[in-house]
Amino acid sequence: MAPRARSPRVPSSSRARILAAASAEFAARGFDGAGVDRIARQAVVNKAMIYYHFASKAALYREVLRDMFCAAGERVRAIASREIPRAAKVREFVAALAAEAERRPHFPPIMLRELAEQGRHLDPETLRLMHVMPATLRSILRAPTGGREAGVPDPFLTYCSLLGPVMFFFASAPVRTRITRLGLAQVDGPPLADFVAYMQRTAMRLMAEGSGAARPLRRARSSRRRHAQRPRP
Amino acid sequence: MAPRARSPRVPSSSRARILAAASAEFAARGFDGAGVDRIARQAVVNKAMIYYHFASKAALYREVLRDMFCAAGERVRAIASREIPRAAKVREFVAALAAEAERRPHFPPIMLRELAEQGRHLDPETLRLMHVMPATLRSILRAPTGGREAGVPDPFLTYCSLLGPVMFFFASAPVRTRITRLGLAQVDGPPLADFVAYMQRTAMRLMAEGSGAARPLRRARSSRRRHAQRPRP
DNA sequence: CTGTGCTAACTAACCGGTTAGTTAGTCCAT
DNA sequence: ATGGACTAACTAACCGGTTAGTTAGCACAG
Repeated sequence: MAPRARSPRVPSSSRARILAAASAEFAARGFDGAGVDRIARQAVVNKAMIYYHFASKAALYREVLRDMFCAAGERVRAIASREIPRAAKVREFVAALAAEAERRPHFPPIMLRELAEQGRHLDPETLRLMHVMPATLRSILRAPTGGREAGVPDPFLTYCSLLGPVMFFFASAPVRTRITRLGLAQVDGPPLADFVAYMQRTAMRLMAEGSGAARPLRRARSSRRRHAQRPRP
Repeated sequence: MAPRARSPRVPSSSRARILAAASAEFAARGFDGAGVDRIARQAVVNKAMIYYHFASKAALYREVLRDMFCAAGERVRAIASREIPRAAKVREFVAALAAEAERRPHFPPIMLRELAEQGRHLDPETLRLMHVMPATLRSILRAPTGGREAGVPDPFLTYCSLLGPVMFFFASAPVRTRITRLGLAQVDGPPLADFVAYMQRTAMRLMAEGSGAARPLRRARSSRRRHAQRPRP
């Protein structure tokens, strides 16, 4: 009798709860800022339980990242393989980015943080997963279109122009809320549907390259060179 | 004689060195990841010296942020007040963002991180400084243009579409380098000048709104609602 | 009894911040 | 001029709280 809620012996829902809590914590605080104790409390789990399921904080983080990039990657790949015109694929691509960001609110902040972090926590495998999105967009843009749409826009720059705003829009929401609350300005932004529509129109405009491209827009590395040099070894 | 290098009594170059080291450290590791000891070592300064010049790690961080947003804010404000056509101002705005990111390589990562961090380290004053950029773009776009250029593009969405890619482009450089080095793909991106030219063309295209805007693209808050709920108070 | 799911309690290291003290210069009263 | 009061700039050593990670063991299903 008194059948305990959350019985043991079931193939452990705790693992899933840990992952969910971890993804929230990592998104909100970053890898270094995240506390394993806090994750445990949020998942209603003993800290040792985390180390029972995952080798380390870093391994847990990697798991969260891979889940995320896997989901996003598969989503866009599915679009690329559909039998629709190139322009439609690009529109779908944009919608997919936004939908993924909506469904997993932790995706944009974690992605932005990883960029800022210079990929310090990204092993090659995760890096590969992260690269699926731009690679897929590239394949969409480069695929033969049956004579139509002459100029192929630069895949990388197009990726920047689409992903950048989407990540920015979602990740900036909390800060914008604070700015609005402080009365500094009214920047809550449009509803999601309007934003997506706007980004899709933007994407279409970006594809209307044709002339104006001037240089090939490839090759050569920018002359930037800087960033923290180590104190000494 | 033997005039000591770095004599005391001079208004302390150490403060500047600390700020420089801190900005690099905060950009590379984030607020939580940054180590005061590491900043001290990098600035060739005793740790206590940091607490002599700054009240706390947080205060030091705020100083770094304010420097950055001040510089960027003044730069774009200068553009807004020039006597040139609206389109030229927007092009200059884009160039200014890129130039600022180039001159202060720590700016993009810190900005992205602060967004991801939900502005946890941003006091109202810093938030205000951060808001100067979008507010200025808005004033540029909304200003009377002498009859020309009928449709005013949405200032906030335009800001997303410009700042997003620029931050993304700069902040992603180290990760892209890693991807390229790993042989996953060739994503070093175009030289800076080409990128700026591309973004300026993009900006021009975004301003050619006119039709297609459908809805007003304002008001109403998106139905998103999620994010970490506290464990309990 | 055995292995799986789980936990309380612990440890070792790290890190933000402090403290008590030194050095080298300025200012000024005599 | 000079010596003493004062201060900015700087340092070594330390402290206490936090945190990633460990351990030893309990409970129960099969």
